[in-house]
Amino acid sequence: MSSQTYSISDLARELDITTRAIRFYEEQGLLSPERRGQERIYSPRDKVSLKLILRGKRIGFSLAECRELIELYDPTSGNQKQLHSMLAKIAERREQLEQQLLDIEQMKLELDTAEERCIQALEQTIKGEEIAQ
Amino acid sequence: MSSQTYSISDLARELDITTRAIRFYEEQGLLSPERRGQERIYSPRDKVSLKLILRGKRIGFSLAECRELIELYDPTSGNQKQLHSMLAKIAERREQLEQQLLDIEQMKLELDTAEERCIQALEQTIKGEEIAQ
DNA sequence: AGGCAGGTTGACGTGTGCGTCAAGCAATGA
DNA sequence: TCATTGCTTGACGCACACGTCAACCTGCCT
Repeated sequence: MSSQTYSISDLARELDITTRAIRFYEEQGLLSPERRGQERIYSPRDKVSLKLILRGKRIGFSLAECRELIELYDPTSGNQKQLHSMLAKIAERREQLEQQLLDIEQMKLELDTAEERCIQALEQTIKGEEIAQ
Repeated sequence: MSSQTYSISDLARELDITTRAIRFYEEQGLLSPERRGQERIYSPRDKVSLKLILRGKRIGFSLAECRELIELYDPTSGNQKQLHSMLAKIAERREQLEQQLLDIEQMKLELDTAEERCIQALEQTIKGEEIAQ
């Protein structure tokens, strides 16, 4: 049961992104796949990182922020100072996520009122057309 | 009780953005403040729109998406077709927000495990130092 | 009259996140 | 042997979201 590997286009297909994007993420230090000669060979771990990137992007994280997340997720045993700064970054991210939750709740409320008004406007339109007949 | 108004720098200070950004949002059609001569005069409504923009940005919306939200929020009585497309857009946004909620929950879980590993690594470090003493 | 604070319109610059060629290597099948 | 498929590295281009001048107007204070 040798650990599974993927080609760049495997991942591109599966995650619905372009190979260009994947290479760009590597350029930016978010990935560092193995090589077989020139070819990039991706591990399941790389795939997890890619999914993390995509999730991050969906909620508006920059690639730099995604890279930090990946580094946090890494079992990179750093020194004590680094570990403390990692914990601080984790706390920061958590706060950001909480703010985003609030923002999303607020947005949902606004969509509710927008929808109501939309429906009311539609009812008015229909009434107008009935009268016009 | 005349309705309150704001200068561009009033809003910039209060919302902690630059005047340049505010003008840019206007350029992109997200705002259309009154004028007194050359000067822009902002209404409470404009301020609401600005807050909506900032909320949108925090959860990764593009300015174009924010503009759509503002338009949805507007009591712009359109024709029936427009109203239906507005309802469709609202439904779309809601789906997107739900996805983002899932993404955020997942991120929080990942931060949890990252934190755990971080703490464990710290404990190891401390133990090592105790032995070294 | 002079000067400053605050506003205005360009216009160009910048960082991010890729898209889009171009040119080339490497294995594979007809 | 030749062509196709899939991968590679540049290198340039581009849209977005502003930052950063420059030059100018305008009201108000002294």
